[in-house]
Amino acid sequence: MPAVARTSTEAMVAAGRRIIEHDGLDALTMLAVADAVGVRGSSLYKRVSGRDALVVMIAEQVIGELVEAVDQALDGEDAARDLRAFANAFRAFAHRNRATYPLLFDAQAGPVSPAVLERSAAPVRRVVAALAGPEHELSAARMLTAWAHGFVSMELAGAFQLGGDVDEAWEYALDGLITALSRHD
Amino acid sequence: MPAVARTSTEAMVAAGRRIIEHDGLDALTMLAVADAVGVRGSSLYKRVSGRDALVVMIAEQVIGELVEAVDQALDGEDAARDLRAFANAFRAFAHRNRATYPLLFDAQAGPVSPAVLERSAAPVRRVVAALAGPEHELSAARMLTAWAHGFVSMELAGAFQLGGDVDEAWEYALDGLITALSRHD
DNA sequence: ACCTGAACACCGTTCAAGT
DNA sequence: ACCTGAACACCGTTCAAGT
Repeated sequence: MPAVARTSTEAMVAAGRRIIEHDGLDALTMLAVADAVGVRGSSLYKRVSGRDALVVMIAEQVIGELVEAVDQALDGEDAARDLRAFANAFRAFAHRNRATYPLLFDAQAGPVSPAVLERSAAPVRRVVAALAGPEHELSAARMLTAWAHGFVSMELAGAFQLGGDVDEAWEYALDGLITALSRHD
Repeated sequence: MPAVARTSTEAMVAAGRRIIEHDGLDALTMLAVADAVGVRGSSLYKRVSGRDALVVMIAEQVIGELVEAVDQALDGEDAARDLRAFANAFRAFAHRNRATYPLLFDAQAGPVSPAVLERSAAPVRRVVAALAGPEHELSAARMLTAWAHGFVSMELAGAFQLGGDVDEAWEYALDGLITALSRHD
């Protein structure tokens, strides 16, 4: 009648994330996760409703860390400096999580929960508010996030292959964004 | 000894694309494609090496059409007008191809061929060259593409859910980009 | 209350055999 | 030269049976 819990949801999320990062999303099979946490495949369904749900949980954990990373990069003193710091921390995080980053805004994986979405929007809005002013805060935040996400996802997908210096393109755009967001028109 | 070809690679690509657009990427099974083109599953492997290869072929066809769409939106007269036209054609195309667009810069699906990549870069470079000048052409093209791709992919993924007017954010960023790319510094 | 083995439906892919 | 049926390995998921 008793029962011994031999694994946990956190262990499954951690294992799944490790598998994706090491061998790619296709390698994330329920059996591979079960093996990694030391349980049989069918036992996983006590904790998650299925593979898709597990992927979403992994994505939400990664988002959480991304928000933390960009948040710590800000100091609230110089708006332009903070925008650079935000973008650079964003990009560095994506590079440190090459395989899981693409899950974050993946239409296929389904959207993350609104709560997570809202928390993740906070630091971006803070960064741009000082530059663009409150009336353009949301639009400016969307401009910055769209560019940063687009850039790193194209970069990670290998879409920048026509030569040139990718870092230079990053800096060029960063300068341009500061100019653009400082308009106050 | 003879042989009758009962289908074609183009028919398979078209069927696959239809399946993705109607029922999502997961619904693209080799059997579903075979059914759609009127052949048995095992026959598909005469024409494509596997499911992954078929997805890449679909992605390349979609990219080709995207390039054509943005190309036709340009008139070469007014640089700022062309940038707007480019971006709006880009976004409209993505909305018309909600399910297949996410394949384009998908790290998972693997990169499209360098040849396709080069052809697709041409119109963007043309658009920004007039504004940003030749020395910043590549960086400016990357800024514009990154933003446009990031914006529409986040939009399609349902990432813009914190209220506000998404169209307004699009226009705001478009204005900002024109400002930023016109610097000539 | 959690774990297990067995089972099911469904994949992608291969290949010998047909015409 | 292309098509087919059968087979293989491998999925995700369910569920009755164990402890």
